[in-house]
Amino acid sequence: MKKPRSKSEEKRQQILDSATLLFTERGFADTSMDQVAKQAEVSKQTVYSHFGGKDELFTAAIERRCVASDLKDLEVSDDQSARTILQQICARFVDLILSEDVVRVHRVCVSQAVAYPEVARLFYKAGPQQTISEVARVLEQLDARGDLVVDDSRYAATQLLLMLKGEARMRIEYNVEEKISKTEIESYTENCLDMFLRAYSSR
Amino acid sequence: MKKPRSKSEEKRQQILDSATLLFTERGFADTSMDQVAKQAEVSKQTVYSHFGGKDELFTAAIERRCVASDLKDLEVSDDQSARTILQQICARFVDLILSEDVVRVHRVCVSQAVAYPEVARLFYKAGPQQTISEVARVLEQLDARGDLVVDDSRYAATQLLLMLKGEARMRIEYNVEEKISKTEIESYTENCLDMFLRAYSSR
DNA sequence: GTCTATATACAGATAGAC
DNA sequence: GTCTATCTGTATATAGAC
Repeated sequence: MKKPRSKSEEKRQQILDSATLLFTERGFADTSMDQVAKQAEVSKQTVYSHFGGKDELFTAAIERRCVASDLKDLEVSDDQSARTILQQICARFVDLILSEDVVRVHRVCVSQAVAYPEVARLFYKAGPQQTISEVARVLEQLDARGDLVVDDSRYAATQLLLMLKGEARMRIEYNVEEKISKTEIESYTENCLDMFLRAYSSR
Repeated sequence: MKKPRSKSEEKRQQILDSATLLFTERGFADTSMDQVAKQAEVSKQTVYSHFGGKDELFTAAIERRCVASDLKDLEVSDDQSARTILQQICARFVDLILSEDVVRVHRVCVSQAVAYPEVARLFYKAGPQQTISEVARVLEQLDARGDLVVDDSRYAATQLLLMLKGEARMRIEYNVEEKISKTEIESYTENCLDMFLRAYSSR
């Protein structure tokens, strides 16, 4: 079982890849074991011998996507202004949450939150919660540097990140046809950061 | 078909009530027509004769819940400060979005956003979009009154409302066991409003 | 381990009596 | 209109050959 570069391990990966794709694209109930087997170019029995059943396959497939986002190890370099640093964070975060991929994982986790609480919780901890902690740490450093006045860094981070979702993210989540344009998104993002800096630049 | 206070109309309502309950509680796929019929104390055939099939029943059941929230017709009375007015709005909004009921409808709409875009869009327009417009109108009045300086009222309303969701709402959505306490929620809400007022009180 | 073929259950939807 | 009984497809899961 321990990384046998065998055919078996290869098929296991194929199955996992296919399952992740299908579950996130079509949802849990609308994905059948037959479809997974076909997509992985493997027989159904092989799927069952690798994973015990649909439940375990689903858990394994989604857990892989519950890894910490690329918004990690944020550095606060001394030669950059608070605005510049936060601008970069905002841009990266907005990119992240507007990606179809991330929305799909979010969607399937939320929709199965009652049936598979472990999966949804995993996503929450690896995603939103982790990101809030990271940004909070940055805000603390900017506070220590005297650029900002932040009493509760966790509150402030939560506020900034949630704001940034904007109507754009909601429309993707609800699959609304009329999407927000790229320039509009940039305008809103900038507006959020301005607003945030006004609120926390001093007292 | 027009409001026949008949047995038929009564059963129709029972079916609709049962469907709404089951679809929002267990999701679309995990709700069967048999369950709906049983819950409504009606035969399955009756369900099919009233609504054509599962699709139509789902649409009808969820559309009923896509009505404008109680956050409507917000009044700006002259003898109340901007803070007081917004405090009331914030409290009502937080109550709304933290209710299990609202989260359940949100969840099923998001999870079926690809299969039933009309339903998800309906929820979006009646819920989030409507609320943003309402709050934006209030902010414009407060701007006109000179209490706030708001350039883009829609942006500002979106920011305020999204912020208020906080970790509390996320934890309900993802069904995370460790919920945020009531006092913590109030503390965060107050913090949001303070922050919002600092950002928009003047330039 | 991997395949084809099959068992079993239950879903959505319909037929026909009353 | 409403019911009981049924059709038909397809899902998860398993049996048994190679």
